[in-house]
Amino acid sequence: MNVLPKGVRHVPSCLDPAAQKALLEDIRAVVAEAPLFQPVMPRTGKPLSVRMTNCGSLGWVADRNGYRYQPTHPVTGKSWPAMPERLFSLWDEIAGHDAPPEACLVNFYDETAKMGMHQDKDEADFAAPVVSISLGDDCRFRVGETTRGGRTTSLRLASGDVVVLGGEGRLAYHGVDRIYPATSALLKNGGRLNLTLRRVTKA
DNA sequence: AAGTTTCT
DNA sequence: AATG
Repeated sequence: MNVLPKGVRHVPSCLDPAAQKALLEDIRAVVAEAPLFQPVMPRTGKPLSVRMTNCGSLGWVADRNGYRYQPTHPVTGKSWPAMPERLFSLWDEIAGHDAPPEACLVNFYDETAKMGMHQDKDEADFAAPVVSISLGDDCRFRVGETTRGGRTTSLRLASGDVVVLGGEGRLAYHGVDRIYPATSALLKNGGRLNLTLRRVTKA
């Protein structure tokens, strides 16, 4: 039996199709104002396979200088677009944490994109959970423990699913093994959007 | 290694 | 190092 690590919660079909469409429209507006950019690995400059943008007061970026949160888009230099109201609402319903999210990282996966196993640890406070929302094509999501090399389990995530990494699961290693092309009609040109809500600073 | 490749 |  593949049981999820402690503190890792999968909420299948958390968003119904209407809610997914509404959220997608919000994200389209975000991307129109803050275009997807190509993150690269620190030091090596090797590009990640996902493209990304953010909304909220802070956004996560990756460039030759490292990983960090910053208030502006790395290409346009403008402030990130405001966090859509429905993301604050979703956080209130699901996170079990008083302070509101400060960052929403928007990752776009085309059919070839993957994400290696990693921890979300660039935040100053791990008390708040990480809330992850899937839109579009299915993916295989892998979750491990707080240390590399521990046991991992995988689950298939579909559009509208939400995953929460909180408590003991807050620093669980996780990644995306693969995208299952053409498994959702939500995104007309295919692919998968993942929205990650995080608190960055100490509340 | 938030990568890429490889194989018990 | 996992073994997706």
